[in-house]
Amino acid sequence: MKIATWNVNSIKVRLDHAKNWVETNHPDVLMIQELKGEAFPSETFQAIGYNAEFVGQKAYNGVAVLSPHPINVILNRLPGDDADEQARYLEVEVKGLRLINIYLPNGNPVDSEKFPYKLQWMARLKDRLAHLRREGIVFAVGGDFNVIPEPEDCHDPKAWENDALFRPESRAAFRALLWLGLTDALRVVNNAPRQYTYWDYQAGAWPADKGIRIDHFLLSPTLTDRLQDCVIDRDPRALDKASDHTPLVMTID
DNA sequence: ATGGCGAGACTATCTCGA
Repeated sequence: MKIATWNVNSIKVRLDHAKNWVETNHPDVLMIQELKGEAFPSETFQAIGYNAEFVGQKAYNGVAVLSPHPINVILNRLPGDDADEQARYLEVEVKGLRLINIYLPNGNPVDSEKFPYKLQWMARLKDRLAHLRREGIVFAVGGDFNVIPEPEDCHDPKAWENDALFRPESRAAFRALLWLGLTDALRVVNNAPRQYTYWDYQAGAWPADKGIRIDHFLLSPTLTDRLQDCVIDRDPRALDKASDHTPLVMTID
């Protein structure tokens, strides 16, 4: 079973890229983040044999799940704050497997209300995942975590040291997810440096390979045992009008 | 050494992202 995650930075602008990637790679599931609109072009994916579920909002955020298999929606918002209207969470079941697609808040600037919102969101995520662990549910959570877990996940840790993506509080909250018994899938199979999933549009970051690793899959224990492979597909980042993120792809037996 | 982007929205400069 091939499962992928990709922050497309506007599904409207990246529709051809996403459709072509699905047709080329035939994932069993694609988790998409940053739709940036209320609507989702389900017909385009229906035409190539994929079902779609999504949560959208005007201009910002938005997450979708695509699959050629039936998609059973379990939750379309992260529990723990009824006042939170941001479209960042979609929990589904596909082929009996629980899959959670997240677009975790960026959190910058750190002296604004956005940083505590990020940390509260991460605490709510931890509560939800702890609940799933207690229930014995086998799951993967994937998406744009907006967290650089370790210095080696970043081309220049010094340049990022006061950024919400790399602040000690953000990294500690990420480790708290791991302490639920979850595993960072990419690092099971690949400990090499420079395994980035995002490169800024500015300053020639892509040609210079000045990236960061912020898109992740975290797996519950029995799913980790079933992990066959996990790779970053850099090809879409090189396209014209590319997203600033590129897909992360894992294979489960 | 420095500056360097892109998308969406109350179409013209804003906010937001990372």
